[in-house]
Amino acid sequence: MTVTPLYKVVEEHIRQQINAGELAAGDLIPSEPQLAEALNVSQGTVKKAIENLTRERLLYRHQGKGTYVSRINFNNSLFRFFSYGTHEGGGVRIHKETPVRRIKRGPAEVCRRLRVPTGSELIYIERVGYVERDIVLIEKCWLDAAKLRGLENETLHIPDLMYALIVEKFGVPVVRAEETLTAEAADKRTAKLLGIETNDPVVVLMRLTYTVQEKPIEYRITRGRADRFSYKTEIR
Amino acid sequence: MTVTPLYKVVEEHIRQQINAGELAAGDLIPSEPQLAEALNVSQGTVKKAIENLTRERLLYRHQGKGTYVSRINFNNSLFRFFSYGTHEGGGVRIHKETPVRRIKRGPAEVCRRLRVPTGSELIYIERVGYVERDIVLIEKCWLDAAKLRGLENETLHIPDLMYALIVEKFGVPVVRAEETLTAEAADKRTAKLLGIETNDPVVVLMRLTYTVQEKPIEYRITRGRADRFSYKTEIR
DNA sequence: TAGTGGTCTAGACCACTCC
DNA sequence: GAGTGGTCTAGACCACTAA
Repeated sequence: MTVTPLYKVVEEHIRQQINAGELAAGDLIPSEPQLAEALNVSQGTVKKAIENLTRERLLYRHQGKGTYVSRINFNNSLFRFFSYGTHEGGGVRIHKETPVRRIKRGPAEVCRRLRVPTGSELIYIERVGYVERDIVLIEKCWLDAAKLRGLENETLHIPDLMYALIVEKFGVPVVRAEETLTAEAADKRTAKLLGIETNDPVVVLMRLTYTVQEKPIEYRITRGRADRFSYKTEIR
Repeated sequence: MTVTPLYKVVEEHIRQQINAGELAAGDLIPSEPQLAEALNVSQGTVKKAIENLTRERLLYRHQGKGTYVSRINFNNSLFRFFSYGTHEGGGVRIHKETPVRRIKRGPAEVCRRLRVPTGSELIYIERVGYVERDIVLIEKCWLDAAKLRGLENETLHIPDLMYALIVEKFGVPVVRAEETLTAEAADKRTAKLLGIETNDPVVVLMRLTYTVQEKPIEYRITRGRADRFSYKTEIR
């Protein structure tokens, strides 16, 4: 491919505006004719670019209204697959509480992942997740204190979906996240919290959350009862 | 949506030809102009339909050659994420051996999943997966004996990717598969085979493989060492 | 009613493959 | 050179939304 197709140029244009923060989640982007004129391409080319970004779920469209920048959708989290009893894959609401919250120096590994200097002070939060009355998961979150100063404050209520708070209260856009799933044997403390035996299997979910310009703002490790987890996919 | 868009009609047309077996994996489908004329729509509409199916990976295209029906791609299996040491997510070749192979009545649960009468005779296979010299997983496969009679024969070599054999030797097209991932504690026998301790965590992968017309042909349970497994995704 | 996206068409030109 | 898919354009008509 010696020459870049025009629709990719248009895609990049939109992508960069989002990544730079000029277009934020929920914003209305210019209409097809406007973009076509601004970038000096035909409307069909703009349509194709937007269609591609829509399939990537970076944008979404409403006929008669316009095209908007997507809010990140944590429904796609592997998280969702902590389910209850016989349910297969998600749909169950997990209620969360936040018993631990403080400023703490991050371990080297965490600082590295968050791309802050080793030994930096971070916000450390522990949360517990319930399905009805049962504890099904516990999570340890490390957050960039430079961007989220104040989140450590005990009087600030953290909703089940912490990202709502990060976006609305702190004005830090949450753009994407990476998740890695593994399993391990529960250590003593984890087992006790989850109400299982030491060495019973737990599912471990590591998440790195990014704001604009590829800056990580949160590193989180969730451990959940393996017997409450199942993840389903299709292969084609 | 009171009326179905034409491109969806075209999609359905192609989809049905594949599902009915008239178009098989690897086949060249008619060209855009041919389909356009046959279905009495414009070439652009055919293009859009094929583009959609291509994104679903049901078809793939080669400029200058044509459009082909995809072969199922087990590279998308969660399987791939049994990795070795520090590697993150796949790329490692797993070599398999087949120590157990016989005809056996299926348990009720298995027969139900394969949609055959309870107590039917099935082909039962046990396989062991190695990365280099280490055993990382073991799997139990139940196959529909009506379609795959002969696979139980000890003299027939089963390659690492069993589906190649099923398609080429038995002429049974493999269309898609569903996988469900969980974790559990290893029982005594599993632990011994995997070289871990009893109750160490294992990752469990259940797979249901389908041929044409939504007929399941294989039910498989793979158990692997949890410390050799990690699965990564992105959320947007 | 004006503006938006959704569908559909027709046709031009290009790049790749095969003979 | 003939046939394939890939890109790009221009324009028609429709359905939905908001004022």
